[in-house]
Amino acid sequence: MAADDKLRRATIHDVARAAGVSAATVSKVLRGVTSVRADNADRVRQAVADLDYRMDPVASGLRGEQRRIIGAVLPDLESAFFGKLVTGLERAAEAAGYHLIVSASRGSETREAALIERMNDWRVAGCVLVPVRSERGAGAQKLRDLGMTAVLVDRVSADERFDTVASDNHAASAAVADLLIGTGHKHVLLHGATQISKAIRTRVAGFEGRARALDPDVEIDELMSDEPFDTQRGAIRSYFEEHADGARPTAVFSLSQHSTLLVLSEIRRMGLTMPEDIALVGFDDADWMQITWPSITAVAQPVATIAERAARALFARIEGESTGFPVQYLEPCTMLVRQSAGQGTHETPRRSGRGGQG
Amino acid sequence: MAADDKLRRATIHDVARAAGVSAATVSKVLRGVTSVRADNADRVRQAVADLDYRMDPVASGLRGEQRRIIGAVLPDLESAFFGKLVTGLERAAEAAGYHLIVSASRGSETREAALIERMNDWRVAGCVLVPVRSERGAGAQKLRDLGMTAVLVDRVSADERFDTVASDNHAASAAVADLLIGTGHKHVLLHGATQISKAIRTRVAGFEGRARALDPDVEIDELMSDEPFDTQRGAIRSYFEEHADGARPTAVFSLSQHSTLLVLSEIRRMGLTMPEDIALVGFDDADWMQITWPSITAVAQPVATIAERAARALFARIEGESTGFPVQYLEPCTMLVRQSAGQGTHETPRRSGRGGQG
DNA sequence: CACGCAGGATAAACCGATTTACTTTGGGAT
DNA sequence: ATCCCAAAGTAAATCGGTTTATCCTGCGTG
Repeated sequence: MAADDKLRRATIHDVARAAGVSAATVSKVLRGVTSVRADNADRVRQAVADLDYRMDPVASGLRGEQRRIIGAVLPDLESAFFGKLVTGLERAAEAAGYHLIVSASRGSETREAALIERMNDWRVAGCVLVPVRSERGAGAQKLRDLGMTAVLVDRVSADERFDTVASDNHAASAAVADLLIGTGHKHVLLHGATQISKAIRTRVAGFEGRARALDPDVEIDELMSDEPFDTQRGAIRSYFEEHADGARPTAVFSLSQHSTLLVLSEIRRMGLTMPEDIALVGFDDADWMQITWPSITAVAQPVATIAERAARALFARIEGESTGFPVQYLEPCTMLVRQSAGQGTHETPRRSGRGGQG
Repeated sequence: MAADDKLRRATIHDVARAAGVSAATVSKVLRGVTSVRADNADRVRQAVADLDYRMDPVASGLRGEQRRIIGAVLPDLESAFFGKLVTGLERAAEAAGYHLIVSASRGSETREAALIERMNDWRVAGCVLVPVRSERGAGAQKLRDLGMTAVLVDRVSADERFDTVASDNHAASAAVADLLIGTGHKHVLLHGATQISKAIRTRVAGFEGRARALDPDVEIDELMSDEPFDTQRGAIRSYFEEHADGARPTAVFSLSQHSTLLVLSEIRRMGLTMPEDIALVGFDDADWMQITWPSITAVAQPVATIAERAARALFARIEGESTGFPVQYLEPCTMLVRQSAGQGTHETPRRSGRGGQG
């Protein structure tokens, strides 16, 4: 059987011959077209089973304009967030009978655009793009130029051409403000350790807006950079030296996982206790955050939902079911209130965000 | 241009017409076959540029037996290890002019086998498999049955059919023994929190072998399970209750990232200080480990090297450059000696392992 | 009974490349 | 001048499906 397989795989014509029908009829049966007599359909299915026939997806797609493939281009595959995103997309694609091709732009817009072109070479039916920076980047532009069907994910706000899906960064950050300002904090440090993308800017705006609304006198410092780790450590240290004792913020809102990591480390090093001396809330949850001592309050992004929504939106466009103006999907985040924020010792999920379109 | 593109892409025949040659000649030029007159080659290249021609990889591969695609099937895409592995594979594939198709088996051997079959449907030139458990699983078996070209990665020992690439778990664990036993520890706990794969077993064996060789009287406890987090927490806690004070181990070797996370958390909760009360060394490094306080000594696996080696081995088999018996590649790990092991406060990388083939 | 029509089936064209088998061309040797 | 061979080029076959245009075959109808 293995040898047989090596020798030559059964083709649709072999099946046709075995079933005593034409290849066209086999093709119909395989794709579930109804205009086939029941007995013929049965014989075809029997032949398929007998010959161990499997369709060649490459040959299958050749003729049509679009193929049962969707593409995904994202900044990297090494973070849990994107890993889960890809997993979700793959699951959805598979369920819809599509294959998924993934590529990482590795932070380069040039590469991003090149990858989009490659996806187009494959005649993908549609493409999911997580831009390096925003919807105004080279990749999205290439998608527009090539007239491709696509959905933009995560580092985007609304787009006039494509559906977009992202966490509701604004609402979630406002909820963080509710939590911190609501428990009496009057001086908060916002810390960002990654490339300043659209998502990060939205988080800052969301927090500041709500915080000032709740307490006009609140003091908010910002410490942002995308320098190497060690430089940032130094920056944090000197910030706290300049803001010693009375001038020290009583809470930190770290805007990304890396940021949370750095801030936590420096808090430890300074010997401050959490949450008594200083509270910490991080954007983007990670495994290790529920296991540190004290555990870290964090905003969890609904990755699975985002993946599912993106896939659904993409397929709707592909199938032509949705044809109207682009939709901006904002998925509500969950706040995992743990110990570092000085509220309850149990993990308490809280929903935040307005959901829906925009 | 975009409209044009939408309407119909240029085919090889369009190029041929524009250049005043036949499609066969264009094909030759495109694939770098030399038997083409220089002036014709130039006219072809000019036409390609003029028409914005891009080859269709699908049509291109249809005729030949194997296509310029390689497949990768791995347990998941959500861990940094596999993420980096995929990144490395993609880079290598791209450099060799191949496309990469990735799929996650999500811990299921049935699914693993099904995915291998799908890869075969695509007529991939070769496939990289990270088995759910070991080289004796359903996926590897399917690879053999279908007579595919493949390389097995990470959770494998030597195979009689395929090249294998993995960290040198044995040597690295022996090095951990050197470190711990060498600094006088006489009672060590081995903790494993993940599915007991071949890799985990090798780590245990490597550590125990060396430890007993160095000190025949050493006391080694094992605490392994793949139960949910909370159950494991409980297990750790009761272990330490049973081994209080004098009976308490002075060091822990955690066999995976999850394990390190759990053990660290429980050590904190018990109020033990590291490394004075108890030392900790973990297998598999993570970002957050250099940022906890104290930072955690860990064995770092050479993911990039593993990816590169796997790709190289696979392409060598594909091109028929390597035809001999399967090779087992064991890549040496690095030990990142940080604070949790009670040695030096600086990060000191140490090479461990014998490298090379087996 | 001839006609029309719909449901099924199929032969053949097609998709866009690669590869094969054959033809043409040019140049050197005889 | 003739012959031969290698280099260069091409028409056509091929890959394995899908789609189209056509062709039956009955069955209901006027």
